[in-house]
Amino acid sequence: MSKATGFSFTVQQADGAARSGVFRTPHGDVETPAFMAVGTLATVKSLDPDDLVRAGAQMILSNAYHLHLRPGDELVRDLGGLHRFMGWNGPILTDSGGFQVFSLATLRTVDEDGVTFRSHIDGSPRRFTPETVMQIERNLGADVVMQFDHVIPGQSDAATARDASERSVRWLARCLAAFREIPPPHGSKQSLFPIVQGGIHEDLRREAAEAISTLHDWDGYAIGGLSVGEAKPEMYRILDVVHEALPTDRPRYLMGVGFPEDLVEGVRRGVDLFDCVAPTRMGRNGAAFTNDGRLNIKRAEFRADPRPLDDECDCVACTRFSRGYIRHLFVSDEMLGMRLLSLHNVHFLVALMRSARAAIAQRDFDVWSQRWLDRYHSRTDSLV
RNA sequence: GUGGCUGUAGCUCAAUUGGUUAGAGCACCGGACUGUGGCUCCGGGGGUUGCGGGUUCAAUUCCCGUCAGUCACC
Repeated sequence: MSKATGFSFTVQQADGAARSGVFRTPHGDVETPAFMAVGTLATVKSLDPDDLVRAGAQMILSNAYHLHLRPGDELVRDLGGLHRFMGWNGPILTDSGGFQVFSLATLRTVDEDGVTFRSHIDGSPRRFTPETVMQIERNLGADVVMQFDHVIPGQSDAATARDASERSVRWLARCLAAFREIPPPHGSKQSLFPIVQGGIHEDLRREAAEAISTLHDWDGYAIGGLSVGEAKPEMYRILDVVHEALPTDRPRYLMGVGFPEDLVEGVRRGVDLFDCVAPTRMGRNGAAFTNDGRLNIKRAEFRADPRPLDDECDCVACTRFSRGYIRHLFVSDEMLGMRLLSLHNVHFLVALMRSARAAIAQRDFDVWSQRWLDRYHSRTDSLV
């Protein structure tokens, strides 16, 4: 990989399909596999940058669609770019708005040239094309910028999936051209990542991976269109296929995933990077990840529980507060409750990936992951 | 003390001229949430209709008594 780009990836150890490595970016290195916390609106909800550092977060995510609508990508550019704007000096990745094509499906129309959204804030029409999205992401100034893609529901049939996947490849070519044409602000270096689509259809996934790989020698490859309604076995099956179809010497980023068990299953299938709103959204809604499964802190059984959320966790929430106290915060609708669970959950997923790296380094990933999954699921099963 | 009004789920209130198994919101108890709306959604437990009589095929509804709350006037 050319040093001039500012990006590189080195596989340090492989254990089956799982591997550990280092993803280098202009704003620092990321030890992989890694979990990236999501800060859609230039903030990982309820957490400040120091919290993220303490949680061990290496890289975070933000969103072009949302920041374009508010406060506006040009404002972010004028205030020094996303890193300075939100006070995070580590690596940042921006999603393109492609996911909003799926999540805000009732507010948009898709055509070959692009997508017209009705702003979820004020209803005004907002036009997104590969070219406008590249301009937005240049203005935001993240290290990694995602292509504009067409995301569809996970259970879509082959014809629908092919249509969206092939359009995403055409949009990728336009993104690449526009990305090359638009100079980055502040002399920063950015890398454009492509996204493999194709739904749950193996042939479409292979075709997409092939088309993308021949278009350019990318610094990394994203896998999109998963965890959007399809069953978990379908997602794992597609990961196996995509794993075979992508270059092994570049980071693979599984978008929007996920829950702890999905991270472990993903690493097993060669994924290096993950992102998900789960730790913070679950945290705001009262759920905590633990090594013994998910725990809903609002449950009455925790009312007088003096134990930490997870007695093996060394985050602030676990070293300092009881389940009973955190439950009280939730029942009383106190914001500290959401903050503590968000803190814990991000810490938990980051630590989980650290454990995975260690297991891979020991070439013990298979045993480690199976044992971890068994324990994680045992409590959940016993509750049913 | 006299007169009026009101007593229905933990709370605030519904329930056609007396008519199936007395409902809703909130609260409470569970669950869901995967490239973010803190939102939202889905289930569940809850009632001797203040109490005691009476009329009626049938009473939350009508009658009598009683208790409690509330307002007005002595």
